Amino acid sequence: MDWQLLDLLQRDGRMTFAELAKRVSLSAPATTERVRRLEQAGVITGYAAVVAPHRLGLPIEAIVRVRVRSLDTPRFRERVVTAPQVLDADHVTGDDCWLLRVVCRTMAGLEEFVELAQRYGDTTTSLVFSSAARNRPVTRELFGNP
Amino acid sequence: MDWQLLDLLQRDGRMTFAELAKRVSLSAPATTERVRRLEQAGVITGYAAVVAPHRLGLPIEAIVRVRVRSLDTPRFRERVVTAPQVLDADHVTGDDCWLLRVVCRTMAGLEEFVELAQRYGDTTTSLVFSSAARNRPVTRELFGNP
DNA sequence: GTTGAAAGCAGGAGGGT
DNA sequence: ACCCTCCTGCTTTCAAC
Repeated sequence: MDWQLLDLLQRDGRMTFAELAKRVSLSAPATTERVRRLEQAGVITGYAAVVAPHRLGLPIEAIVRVRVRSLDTPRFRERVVTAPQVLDADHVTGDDCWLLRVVCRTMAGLEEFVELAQRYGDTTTSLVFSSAARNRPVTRELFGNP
Repeated sequence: MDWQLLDLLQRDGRMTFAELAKRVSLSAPATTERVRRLEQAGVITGYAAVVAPHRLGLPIEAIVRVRVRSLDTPRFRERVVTAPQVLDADHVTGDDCWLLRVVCRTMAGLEEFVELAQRYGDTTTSLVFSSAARNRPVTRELFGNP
């Protein structure tokens, strides 16, 4: 039941509680209550409009892997991770300590960003051709397998 | 003005148009009209609830890079990219043709997934320690630099 | 772009299982 | 604990301007 709500809200975050209630065959107050519980439990952390950067004049998307020298990590977080180009920043295991997803208006802009990142470690940059999936909803199916 | 709306909606996708109107000092119908335009122009592609996988019993998040053999790409898209574990899938330039963000319930589950991906090419897997940024809003600031 | 009226929605109180 | 029905105040939407 909660999975159904999560699925609907991940696909359309602006669906009204009345509509949501219809879809799950519950009354509106009961539905509202369940969603509030999911929010307070930290399962739902927020709602967001999904934007297409390329429609906003940001045609370039890239993944920049950075092997940050550990002493430089605090400054890297301050000066690189917080740059507006950075949409996602993950600290990961392995040789490339950080993975950044960035968007840029021009190649020159990307170059400038990569040069900034280079100050804190070696980088490897991959341009994104296309995204076959983006922010796919988390579903109950994930519990079929181990 | 549209940037202001985009910013507000990316941070709180469920904000009412009435509230939105107050924030941008416009009437509600004018605000609704502007948002509809942004939607139809493809700038806003949807709205989504943001969910925390680790609160749903999916404590493991990983980035799997896959160097897919080109002849296997169609099958890779069908059988790997569409797996429910895959939240993001990007086709990129460089040696690692694909970057997948996956979530799993257990290490065994991740292992199983990586073995599936291995059938289509060599993989490199990084576990995510933490995410310093996730789906950060696209802002007007991006147009200060080139 | 604005206003104003009608329909629909959200959030609370109270009661039933 | 969970759900339902009613009621009041907002929100949305459509019209006219």
